[in-house]
Amino acid sequence: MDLHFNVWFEDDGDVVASRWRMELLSAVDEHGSITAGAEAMGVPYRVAWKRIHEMEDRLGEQLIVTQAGGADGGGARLTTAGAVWVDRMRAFCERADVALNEISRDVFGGTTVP
Amino acid sequence: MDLHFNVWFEDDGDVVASRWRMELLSAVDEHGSITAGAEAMGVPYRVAWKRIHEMEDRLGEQLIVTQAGGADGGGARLTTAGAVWVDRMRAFCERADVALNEISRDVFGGTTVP
DNA sequence: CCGGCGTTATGCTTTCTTGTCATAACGCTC
DNA sequence: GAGCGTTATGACAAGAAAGCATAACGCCGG
Repeated sequence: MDLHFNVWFEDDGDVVASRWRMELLSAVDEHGSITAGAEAMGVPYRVAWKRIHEMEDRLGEQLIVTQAGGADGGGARLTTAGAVWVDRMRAFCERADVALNEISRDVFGGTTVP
Repeated sequence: MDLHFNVWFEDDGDVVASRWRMELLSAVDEHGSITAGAEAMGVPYRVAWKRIHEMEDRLGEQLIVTQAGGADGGGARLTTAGAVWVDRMRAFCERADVALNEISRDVFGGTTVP
């Protein structure tokens, strides 16, 4: 039995940023395109695109710059604002992971639960 | 913008226990019936019933004892096993809440985010 | 003894979200 | 201008959630 957690920010009930979404953004930037990033995350392009635009709409700022067409067909990169979000969420999640695992050991005993 | 989190246990991809589910169990016990507990949690009876039985199936142990009929119509209470789960998850979540909020202040600065 | 009450338990249908498929448009290269 | 890999978006399907309906339970008061 495995312990999992998710952390997210809500604005008036709408999810604005979450652990998974930040990993998606990171994957997009790392692979250079939404297509490749989505595949790396195991979700179809359509879903990745929807999530990212949802975030941009709700945050009111652009997170990625995209280009359709061009020498390599096109691609997508993080904006500065997007990179800031990704960096902060990564830092947050790394520390949260450590903290929660420690609490889990404390409360539930071992790594697995009864 | 508010920070939220969820913690859950998975067994082979199936959610076995989560923060919300434990709050549901707690509400059922507190109000004495699935009906009242579900209403307190803002979900229809049908959903509450499904989730609880899902958990019991996956955990392989009974979490609540129910009674249909009787002086007061019937009701539901936590079993000892159910109470243990609720207590542990509550302890876990309380400590997690403190830890995550501290990390959030640390990483994002104030209580709200850019 | 029997109908009434509030509960559990469960099937069926409708609604809504989420995932999937298909297609247009872009801009460079050959 | 055809071909390519990409973004962008509409239309549809699948699945989950919600809502509705109904049976059964066990005590009570008449």
